[in-house]
Amino acid sequence: MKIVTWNVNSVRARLPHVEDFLKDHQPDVLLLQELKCEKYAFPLSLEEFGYNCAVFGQKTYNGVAILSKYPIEDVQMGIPNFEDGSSRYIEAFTNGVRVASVYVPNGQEIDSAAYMYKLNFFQALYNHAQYLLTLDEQIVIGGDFNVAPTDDDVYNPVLWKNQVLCSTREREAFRKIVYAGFTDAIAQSTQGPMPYTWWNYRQGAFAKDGGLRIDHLLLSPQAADSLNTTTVHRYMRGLEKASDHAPVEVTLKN
DNA sequence: ATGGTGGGATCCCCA
Repeated sequence: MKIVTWNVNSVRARLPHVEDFLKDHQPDVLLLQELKCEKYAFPLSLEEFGYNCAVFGQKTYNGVAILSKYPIEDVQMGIPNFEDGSSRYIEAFTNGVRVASVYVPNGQEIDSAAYMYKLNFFQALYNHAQYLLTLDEQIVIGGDFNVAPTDDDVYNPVLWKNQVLCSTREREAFRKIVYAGFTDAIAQSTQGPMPYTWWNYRQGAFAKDGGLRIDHLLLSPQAADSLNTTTVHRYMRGLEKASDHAPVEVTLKN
């Protein structure tokens, strides 16, 4: 089973790339973030590619979706017990796996209100992740976590030291979910240098491979037992009119 | 310290 997470930075602006990706790679499940549109504006032409779509959108900002070749059941929008005016979390059960698409707040600047919101969001995600583990299911939480877990996930750790995406409290918040029992699929299956998943639009960051690994796929123990391969589709970042994030893939044996 | 690139909105915000 092939599951991919991708921050598309506007699903309408990226529609040709999303369609090409579905055609070329045939994922069973595609987890999208940053739709930047309401549900009514979501391009349901994607259903013509053979995908069921569960959409949690909003105007202009955020927005997450789950696309699956299989029936989508038990849809949950928003993190339970967390008041959030933004559409940043959707979860559902499909083809024997519970999947979630999450768009963690960016945080803007250390100690800003946005940063506190990010930490609160992480706490809520951690609480829910602990609940999910009690289900004893194959679970894959994929998304843009807006955290580079270690300096190995950053092209220039000195430049990024204590900057948002790399600060200690964010890294602790991410690591807490891992220590609760989720496996970072890319880290687990990578020997040697870590692949980056996001490259800033500015200053030709992609051309000089100035990236960070901030998009992740977290696996419950039952999913981790089935971990087969992972891939970062970095060529997508090099296309004309690319998202600033590359699609990140995991395949499970079954 | 400034401003740089892109998307979507609106006369600027967020990343």
